[in-house]
Amino acid sequence: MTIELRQVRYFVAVAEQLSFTRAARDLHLAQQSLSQQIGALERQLGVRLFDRDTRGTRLTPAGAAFLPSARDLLDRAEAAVAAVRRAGHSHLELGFLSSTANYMLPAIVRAVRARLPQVTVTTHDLAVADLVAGLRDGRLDAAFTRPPLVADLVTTTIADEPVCAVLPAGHRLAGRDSLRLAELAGEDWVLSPRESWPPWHEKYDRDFAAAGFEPRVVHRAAGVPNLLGLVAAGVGVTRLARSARSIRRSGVAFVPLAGEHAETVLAWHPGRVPAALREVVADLAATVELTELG
Amino acid sequence: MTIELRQVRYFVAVAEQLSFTRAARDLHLAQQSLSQQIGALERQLGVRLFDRDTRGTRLTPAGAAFLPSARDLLDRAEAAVAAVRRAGHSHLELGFLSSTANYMLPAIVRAVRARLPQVTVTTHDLAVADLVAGLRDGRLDAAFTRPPLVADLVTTTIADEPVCAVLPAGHRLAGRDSLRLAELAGEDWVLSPRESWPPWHEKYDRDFAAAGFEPRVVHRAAGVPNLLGLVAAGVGVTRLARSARSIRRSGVAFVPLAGEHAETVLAWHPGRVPAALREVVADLAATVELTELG
DNA sequence: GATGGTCACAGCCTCAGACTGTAACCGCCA
DNA sequence: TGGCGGTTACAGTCTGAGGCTGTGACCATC
Repeated sequence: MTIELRQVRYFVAVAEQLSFTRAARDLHLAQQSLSQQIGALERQLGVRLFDRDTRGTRLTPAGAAFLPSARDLLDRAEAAVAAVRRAGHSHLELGFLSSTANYMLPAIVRAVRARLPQVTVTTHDLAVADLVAGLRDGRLDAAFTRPPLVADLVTTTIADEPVCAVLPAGHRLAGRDSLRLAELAGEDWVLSPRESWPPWHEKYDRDFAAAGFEPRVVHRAAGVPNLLGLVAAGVGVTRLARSARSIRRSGVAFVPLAGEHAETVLAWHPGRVPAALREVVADLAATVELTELG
Repeated sequence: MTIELRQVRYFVAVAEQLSFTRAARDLHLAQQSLSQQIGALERQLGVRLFDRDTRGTRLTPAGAAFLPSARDLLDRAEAAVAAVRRAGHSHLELGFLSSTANYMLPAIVRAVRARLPQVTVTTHDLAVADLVAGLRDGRLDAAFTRPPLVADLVTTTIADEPVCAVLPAGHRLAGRDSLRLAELAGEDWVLSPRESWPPWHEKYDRDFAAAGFEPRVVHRAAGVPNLLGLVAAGVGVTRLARSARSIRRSGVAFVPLAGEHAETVLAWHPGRVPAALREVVADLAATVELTELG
């Protein structure tokens, strides 16, 4: 039975700090746990690595001899992990929900190219059902989309933005700073087809029920551009994330709905974690308001 | 959080066998456990290392890229462990119970010098109480002695031999092939002082009680040579491990006591495991009947 | 269709790693 | 000399990971 890298990491931390207390702090674990772990390592090796007393901690000659090898092991392990991750992600297939692609895709691709220059990327502008299918069957490595999705995919929220009522320009409520959903109870509505992604429509049902009305849907159309066109033509109103205004600005007014917001998520299959991509996207999302691009 | 060497070992085993089933067998674990562990590693790395189906297992390009690094990590870890063990045991302080030193010490020292040439050894011929104290306070790395010792030291049995009644030459029972302890109920006895090592004497008490008598101790002397001298002088009988006959052969007769045996143990402090020495001694004990030396 | 082989999922159990609490010891200071 | 602050180690407890067994899904062969 050989040693584990966790033990090596603990040893190196103590060796560098010459203190169990300070090393434990650096390692984010209790001093007592670190003491136990080092003691176990010494028994396992049959070698005392540290001399210690109430005055402090010193490396033994054997401990001092071990330290360079220990550091080398940790460095090589880290390098090997980085290398295999690069090797594993020489290519990424990314799917974007059509309604997010217009503004988010360029920023994501630029960031990936900058941070992961060895990775090539293919992007796909897809409907949500196709994104889910692609993640499940492995054709996509990750997808940028909106929840709710399905239970067997993993998601992390990368942006959050207001949800807006989208009204025809000139609508009597178009000049309001914000609206409540219930104020649109008497309007004609245009929504996407229910079968395009039932989980979303189940959520819409709950939202409308909470607002106390069932929307009078006069037309259904797939895709945000089509919905915006219908609103501009005065066929009805709809409800979209604010970033959708980057798709069409003429003939429509976006008025925030109080208390409502929409998440954008990065989704992936639990068996294929795109670790490097997650990091890049998390960093980008932390520095740029993604929904304001476009 | 980086990977662990255990995971690397599992990966290398599967990569070499191109079979989870065969690799699990080599690793002495269940195929299902190995499958779970490799799956977890892949998720942790965010990289698929193997393609597998019901026909078999193949390395992915990323897995193939990882393999040399993985092997290198394992090799270096093993070398680092070996090196620190050598560094940690450049010198061994070994204690021998006086009654075992005469026959066992040379063989032990020869084996250590052969197998651990980089190790220097200092030997000490001591009474049991001094051996225990030396192990406890760190002056001794290991000791060869007899149980029972104390609960806070670790022991492993390295030899087992018959216990003999030691009778004056010419004693009416000296020609017997074996004796039962109870047959010596009427004899005068010579034993070591109780305070020399109480745990032994407590065991002696139990033994005599089981034999149904309390020995008539007419003289006490410390050390096996002194006891043998007293027996040879006809002062009384005693009981010793058979190997003691190498100390003195004239004037005394060793007759095995049926059903009684004595262990020789290697003892050490749990905080200072002499791993390499254990190995050497275990191998020696497996090939040589230590108690027959002398 | 039965059989044998592969790998993966599910449920369960044990124990290792982590926690908190506290003891023992030492140096410093009033 | 006692109190205080600092160190590391021991003890008891708890949770989750690693391993087990059982079995499913799939494929190739006969």
